[in-house]
Amino acid sequence: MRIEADSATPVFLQIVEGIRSAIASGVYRPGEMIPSVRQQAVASLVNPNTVQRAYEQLERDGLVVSRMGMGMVVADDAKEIARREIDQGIQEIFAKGIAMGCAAGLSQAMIDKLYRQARRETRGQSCRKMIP
Amino acid sequence: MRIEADSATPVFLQIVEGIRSAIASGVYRPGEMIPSVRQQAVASLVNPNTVQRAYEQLERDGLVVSRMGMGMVVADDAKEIARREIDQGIQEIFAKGIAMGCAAGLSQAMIDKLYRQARRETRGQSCRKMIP
DNA sequence: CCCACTGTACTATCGTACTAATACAGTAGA
DNA sequence: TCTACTGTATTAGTACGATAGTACAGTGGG
Repeated sequence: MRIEADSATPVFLQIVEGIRSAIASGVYRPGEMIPSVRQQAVASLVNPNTVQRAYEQLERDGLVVSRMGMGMVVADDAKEIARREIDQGIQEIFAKGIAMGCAAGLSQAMIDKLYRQARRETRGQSCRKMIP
Repeated sequence: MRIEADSATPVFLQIVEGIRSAIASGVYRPGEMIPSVRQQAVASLVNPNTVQRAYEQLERDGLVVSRMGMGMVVADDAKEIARREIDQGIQEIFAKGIAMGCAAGLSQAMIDKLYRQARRETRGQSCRKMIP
């Protein structure tokens, strides 16, 4: 997982979103373990506490279950939960963009055009980019 | 302009975006004055320094020109600049949503569907909502 | 001129969010 | 049991947004 230290979104949230996406896309399957706090810390070049905070969030969301001394295991229904959260998150982001356009007096057609432009530019990168 | 103190976006940025939208939609026209730092402060129930910070940003963006002792006047080409900045901002927001969907393994069709859903929900509110 | 307005600058302070450092607690296997 | 791993808790440091107060500088009208 790629972490951008100078991003506007906090590191721990990048980790949350990264693992959530990995669960949604089937990289981590229910019953499997996600990397330990310290493993993920060295891999992401951040402090273990930052990873810990991300894992707390993931547990609150019901995506993983912590087993003291063992690790964090992906929950049974994690994939469905992840998909739902991601769908909702994307929809909220789109709503924000649409609201911004409305506030500036843009027509719905103009906003749709901006969406298509964004889609065209993203497609060229084959979805390789990480969540910013 | 409506300011949400408990929003995730800083107050000074809400002011920046609010005035930018007002310029883009023709509420403030080139040559006109925007509210003074102190007027805007009491209207938005915030500290004058916070407004000042927003106005500095607006001037850096070329939307307004400060006239010492007079006030802040909307620049001649402010409308075009505002429109361009807003277009770019919206496009980046959309790109972020699309990238998030790609990272989670969603198909382009599914992402498009989420966009249409967001559009449908926003339309019902007649664009009355403020930029969050 | 004088006063009331305008923008600008500076310091101090508070609260909050994020990250880091360290120490503590539980589990499994050699 | 000992060791090496796991998650958890506590504390501290840092950065940023916002507020407050004060002061300075320029403009225009009475």
